[in-house]
Amino acid sequence: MTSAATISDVAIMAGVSIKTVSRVVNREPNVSEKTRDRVAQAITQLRYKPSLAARGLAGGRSFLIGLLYGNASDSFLGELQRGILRTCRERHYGLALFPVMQQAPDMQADVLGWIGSTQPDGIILSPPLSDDTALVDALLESGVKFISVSSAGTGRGPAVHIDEAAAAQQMTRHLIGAGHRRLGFVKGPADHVCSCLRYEGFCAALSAAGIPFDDSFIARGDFHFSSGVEAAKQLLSGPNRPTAIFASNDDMASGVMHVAYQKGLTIPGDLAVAGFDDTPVSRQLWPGLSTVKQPIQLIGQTATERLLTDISGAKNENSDNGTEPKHRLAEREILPFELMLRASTKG
Amino acid sequence: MTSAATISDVAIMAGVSIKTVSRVVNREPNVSEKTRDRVAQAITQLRYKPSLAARGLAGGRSFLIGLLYGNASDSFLGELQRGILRTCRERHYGLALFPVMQQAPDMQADVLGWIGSTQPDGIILSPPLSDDTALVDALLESGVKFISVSSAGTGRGPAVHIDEAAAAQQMTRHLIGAGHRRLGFVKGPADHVCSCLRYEGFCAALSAAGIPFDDSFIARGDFHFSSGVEAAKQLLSGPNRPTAIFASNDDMASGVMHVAYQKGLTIPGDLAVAGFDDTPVSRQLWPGLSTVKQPIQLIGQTATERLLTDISGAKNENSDNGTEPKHRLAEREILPFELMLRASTKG
DNA sequence: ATGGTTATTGACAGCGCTGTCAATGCCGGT
DNA sequence: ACCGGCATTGACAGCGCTGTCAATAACCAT
Repeated sequence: MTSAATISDVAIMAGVSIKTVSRVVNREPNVSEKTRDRVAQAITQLRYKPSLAARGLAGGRSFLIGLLYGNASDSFLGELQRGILRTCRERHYGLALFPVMQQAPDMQADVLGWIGSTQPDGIILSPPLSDDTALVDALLESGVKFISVSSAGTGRGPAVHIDEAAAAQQMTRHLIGAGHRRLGFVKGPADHVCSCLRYEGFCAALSAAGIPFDDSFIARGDFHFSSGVEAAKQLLSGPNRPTAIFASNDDMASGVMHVAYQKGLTIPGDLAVAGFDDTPVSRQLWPGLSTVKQPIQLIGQTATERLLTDISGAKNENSDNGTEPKHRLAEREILPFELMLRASTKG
Repeated sequence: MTSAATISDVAIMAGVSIKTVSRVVNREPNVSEKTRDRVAQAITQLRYKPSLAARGLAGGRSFLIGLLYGNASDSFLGELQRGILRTCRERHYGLALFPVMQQAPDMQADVLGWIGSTQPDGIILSPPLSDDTALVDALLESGVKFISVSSAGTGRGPAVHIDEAAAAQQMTRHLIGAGHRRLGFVKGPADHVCSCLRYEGFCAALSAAGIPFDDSFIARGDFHFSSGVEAAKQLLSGPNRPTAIFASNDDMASGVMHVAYQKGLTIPGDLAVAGFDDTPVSRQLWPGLSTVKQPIQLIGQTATERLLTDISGAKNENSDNGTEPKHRLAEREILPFELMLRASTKG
């Protein structure tokens, strides 16, 4: 293996200056067809690949997007990464991961330190980090470009997400439409904005249908399977149990189903169960779990596109009149969700 | 937000040369206590973070590990990433992802191109890529350091994994021990080395127990849920159906359970089911799925450690006598697995 | 042909850091 | 006092690329 070709190798081979090669690589204008072809050919022959590090250092950009995430579920992160990477690949950007340990006291310093040394051109903030006001403020102040995905967040900074409340409301309406009047709900963790919104949607549907709100039908979970188990035990313990339970995510819903089976209840006969997220498990459970599908890949893709657009926008933002209003990202983009109705709610 | 501090800011503040700051940052020897302290203090005050790009360019290393993966399951990748990132963070390394599209014709060029521009200091190869002889050969030839995880691979290059065959054999023995004599098996895709090994383990246990091999009890899947469904339909169609089915992974096992329910079979009463991987779904299914747990995080951690050790080893490999044998990575490291026995196999 | 454009190209400085090597200071031994 | 030897430090030249700006070529209308 010979060491990789550098830009000057290409320049020599094509008989042009280094700068011209750079122009071709970066698709800059003002290079004649002939030269461009000659350079392109040299590039292919030498298998030249520009060094990200050098481009970054010289050009002041790293060609890296950073993904910050807390302890979200694997399937969520997997989908999100797929979406992000699709756009990244198109635009010749790389993705660097940074798992944030939210409980750590110096979490913010950690994050800012990582950003400082990695110098990603933009950051994608996945829930529940997007709900962390202090972190978002720190990012805002640091001047890094960022965007939140799948979370309405704290209202600061741009975001791409679905209308969680509407989705929850629609699913609840579906349950009500199936004849249920005693509806249980398993909330998510209080510090997730989305779990509040889902709860709001649930409540809105109840009141729209004129169903009185019953506090004993509400349990709190933390989005994990085991908390769904606990919640279900609580909800299904009394004599006057709900006939349907809507859990704020699929993992907790599967916990609910677990308990139902243990108690000998049939699904959906004795108990209808609905979840949220359309994780793979919702299809694999028996019976299939009705749930809300977020277009997570699309969210990731969209967020990345906006971020990259914003980045290259900022790059060419040096001269001209400063009079025209700064081209900030449109603050939020709402994507459509989809109800996945499966056997767990169909009598 | 003022622009980030550079090394020369620190040097000025501490009243030393740039090089000395560099020494402190890199923990090089031969810096007096006093100087070191003074520099350290300046670093903290200025919140100085060395730029990866610059370090990479100047030092010839990128401080980046690349993770190449095909279409593995989210939970597998999630766990793996967690393990890798744990070590990365300790060693101040970053992780860059590269999803390989295996079906693409120019896949190898893609990968090599990415490596060329990103210039990761090392590469982790996750299955099923580690089984791709052509790719592994290309990497070997390119001279990048790499290590395969969770796969015995093609025998070329270092790897960290469990003894898949032994694990499958042990699980099979467990089923036999529970009294089963008609054992079904759902194979994985043929091009995954691990699915072959799992199958071998299954066969080994059968013959060790003197159970005749019945070809009609063997079905082929592709590690996805739906293929488990198909396989189960096939295996459970005849009159003389197996009393236990061992699927080569959890997703297919959950497909098997799905079909069993559809046919009105009880688990484990009418049919015992076992899987492989201990994905979250194995706990969330009803009844809980017996499965084999690989210590995936540990595998990721271990692989990363070896890779980084190898990298820094190679860095100091310039002078000295070339007589002592090259310090190659010990080729493979076998980690222990664990049988997770749950209700799906317990009568 | 002449001046005025505009399209095309390259020389050069530097991005923030590390490796090399030379310079300095300090020690003990004679 | 003198020298070898080692610990400590800094000057300097790049790493591979991009931005700036000046130089040249090519073109147009007059």
